[in-house]
Amino acid sequence: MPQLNGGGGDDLGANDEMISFKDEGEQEEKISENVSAERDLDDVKSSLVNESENNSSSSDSEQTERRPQPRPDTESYEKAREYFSEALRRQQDGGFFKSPHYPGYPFLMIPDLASPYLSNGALSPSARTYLQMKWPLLDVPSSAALKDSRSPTPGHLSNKVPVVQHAHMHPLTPLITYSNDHFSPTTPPAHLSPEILDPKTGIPRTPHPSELSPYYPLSPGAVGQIPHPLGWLVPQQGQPMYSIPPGGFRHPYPALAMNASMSSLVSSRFSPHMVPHHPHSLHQTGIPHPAIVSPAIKQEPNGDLSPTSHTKSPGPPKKEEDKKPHIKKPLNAFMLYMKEMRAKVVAECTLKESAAINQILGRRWHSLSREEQAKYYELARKERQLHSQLYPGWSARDNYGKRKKRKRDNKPDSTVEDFSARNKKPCVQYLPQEKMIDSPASSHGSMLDSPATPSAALASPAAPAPTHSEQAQPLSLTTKPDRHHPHFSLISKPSSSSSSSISSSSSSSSSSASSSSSHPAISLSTGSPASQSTPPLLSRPIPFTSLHHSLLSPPSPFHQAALHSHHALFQSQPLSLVTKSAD
DNA sequence: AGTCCTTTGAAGTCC
DNA sequence: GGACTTCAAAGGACT
Repeated sequence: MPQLNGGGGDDLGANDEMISFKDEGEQEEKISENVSAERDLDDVKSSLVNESENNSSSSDSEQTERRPQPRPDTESYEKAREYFSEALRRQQDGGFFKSPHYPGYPFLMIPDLASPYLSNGALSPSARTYLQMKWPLLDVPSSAALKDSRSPTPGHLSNKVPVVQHAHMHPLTPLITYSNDHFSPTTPPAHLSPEILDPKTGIPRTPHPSELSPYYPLSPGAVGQIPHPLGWLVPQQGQPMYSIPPGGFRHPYPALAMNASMSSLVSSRFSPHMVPHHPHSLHQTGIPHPAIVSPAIKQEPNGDLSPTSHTKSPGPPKKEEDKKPHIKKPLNAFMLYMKEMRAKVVAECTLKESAAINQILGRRWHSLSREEQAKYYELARKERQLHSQLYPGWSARDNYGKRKKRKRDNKPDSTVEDFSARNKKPCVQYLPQEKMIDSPASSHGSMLDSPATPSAALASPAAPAPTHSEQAQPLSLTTKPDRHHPHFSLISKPSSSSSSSISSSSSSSSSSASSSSSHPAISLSTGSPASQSTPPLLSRPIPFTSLHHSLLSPPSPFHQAALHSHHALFQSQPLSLVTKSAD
């Protein structure tokens, strides 16, 4: 039986990734920054445990084995390789539009990372410096040795293959730990001062005018830290550019000469299919300029796009059937967060199933402090802003129906079967105690780590207006009661006595947030009238929907043992809720 | 191959 | 204006 003691870093399994980095001072620091990551180890452990319930022999040792630890001397080098190859991939992948989600991307902080290699294939001085700084013990090759064999060669870059999405097992995962520093207005890397000149073009990579770059200017002062995506718009080669999409969207920045690469870049994020591809545009170093992105876009599942696919058939452009390119919605704060953290979660546990991971992320999201969330809200806001500038005429409605209509017809009648059917899936037992156990602070009824200033946090410019009803009440509980989890409506009918307080919506949702409950989403069946009198501490609801699997599935003895071992605190948890049998 | 699952949030529609 | 719906990402699971 796997070790489940919640006692800190006792368990390896989930943590082996981290452990592997402990050799590298900085990584350790970064990692430790991410409190939630560590917290969720419990989760992960639970996941692993759960998964290993039927295969208890696996787990920790297996995990460790699964990830051979590079020898210390080569590890740094390997990471460096990964680092740059990832940088390159990101760039070609339109990384600069995606990367806002990765504020800490080291490669974004390298002045000339646009091409870490010189034309002769050697590392550029600053890249070299950076590497040496980052990994002092690393013998940074001055030659092209660092070039990752796996790094995209022009051939690769040609977008044949939609640039892989590196979301999972992001090589930099340990490096891109979300950190306040990345947003810290006070610590803009010196080398990224606004006056930075592009080493090659001599053109200043100016931070964007704020009106143009609502994007990731982030906080004031942090501007330079993350190059505005449109930074690449600065005419670097005198190319014109941003082709107007077939869809006829107006050029948002008429004044700017957007080079094709940028357009690709832009399109890669927002509308991969809108911009003509320039397959041959490679960076002078032979490395594709970040902006010269292959349109290699991730194919949409519905495949309704890619009229301009350059992938294979340079030939006849598909008929311009889709007059209207598919422009995706800008990501909201949570999506941005997910994007950033998914890889991490995946790395931490063996889970691959997105649905499960999303559950974890959903709860992590709620466990974020308001400040942390605010950062994502801010990013999201900027993303929306940029999106609207890029595609002024675009409306979310345009995408309606682009995706196969989902069947949300699960009306109450089919709920039971539905649920039981779904229950068949081995679902990770995300213990409800997740956050509270991990964070004592939240054990007081708030799921937010943010110790204080709820109101202040609400004031966060980025955060949605506190006027949300969710401010007072978990909105999600009320607005999507049974869309996804119709079963809740069954068990949560106002009178749900035994299972009690998991009630959907309004009635007890407030109690779920009540301070009387250790877990916001799990209100103890105390009947807690207090919940009604006590203003919810949460501005954001914990979707108890996320708990349904764990709560409704009968806990195995093993599971319960795990729970008990986790924290004494949890003993006060409504295990009874968990006992709701799905059968 | 297509859809579902699962999450939150934004934006749309409908009444 | 509230309730509801759709979509954004992700990838395994399912049909």
